[in-house]
Amino acid sequence: MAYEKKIPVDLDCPLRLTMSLIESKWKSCILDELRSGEAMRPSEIHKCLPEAAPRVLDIQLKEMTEDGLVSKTVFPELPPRSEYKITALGKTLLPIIDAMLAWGTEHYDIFERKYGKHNACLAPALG
Amino acid sequence: MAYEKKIPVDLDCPLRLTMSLIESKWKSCILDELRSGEAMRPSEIHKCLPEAAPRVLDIQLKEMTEDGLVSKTVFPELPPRSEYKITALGKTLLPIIDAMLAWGTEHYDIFERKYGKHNACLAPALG
DNA sequence: TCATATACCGAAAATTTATTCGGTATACTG
DNA sequence: CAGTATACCGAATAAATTTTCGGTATATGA
Repeated sequence: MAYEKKIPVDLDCPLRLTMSLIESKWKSCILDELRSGEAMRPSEIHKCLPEAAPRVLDIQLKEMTEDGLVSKTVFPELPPRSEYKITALGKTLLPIIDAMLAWGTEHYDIFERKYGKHNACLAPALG
Repeated sequence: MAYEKKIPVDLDCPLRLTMSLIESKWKSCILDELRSGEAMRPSEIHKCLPEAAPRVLDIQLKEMTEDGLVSKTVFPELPPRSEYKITALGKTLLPIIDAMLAWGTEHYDIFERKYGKHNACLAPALG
């Protein structure tokens, strides 16, 4: 199956549950984009995350809708229009997203130095 | 390559950076196991996470060591002995692990009801 | 001697996830 | 009429991750 997970979320333990809801490549970024509570159309989200293939956003938005993290409104118009909004449940994840964003910002340079492109040839030599 | 990532971490944005350090299936659990600061041997870690294949723990501990989240001590003994400890850097991730653990605990029943095995046949019918 | 335990590694298989491509439908514009 | 834009879907491919299996080496104990 290319468009649907076999096991929706991981119920093995609470930590894995939370991780499984947001660990797919773009889900945390989508939550970050929707954080204000404003509704966004798929094409808008894609403009904010241009590196993500539209199909992936489709799939991940669908999963997040099923998981209750975002809500979807489809307008019966043509050409089609739909909107996604973060839900109350989704908002409860924002402190975690915030913490990860802050952590990444604070420690970015460590990893940039270690793995960044312009240091790629030096890193192994320097250990 | 079955034992090494092509791109060690994701430097696209701080949020993705943090996620990429912990999103592999068992990394967050490993950090949780090592949280006390006590050193643990690989076999001990495996006993605490029996569902993880030892080979995966190998690989993920190696990556986490390279990323600086844990440190490794190898004792020149036979049979071989080694120990892993969470580093100062790794400890700075614990508030995030804590938050995810707390979130998962708080919202576990929602997802258990929605996706849990004993409800698997009811879920689709009830929408 | 033979099985056990330890930590680790390589290769292959299985699984999951991401990406690309082509197609649906329809209103609007030139 | 032809082209554009919208949202979405299915299928095929690519890529990444996880799992399984077998092997290294050596001390210990039966």
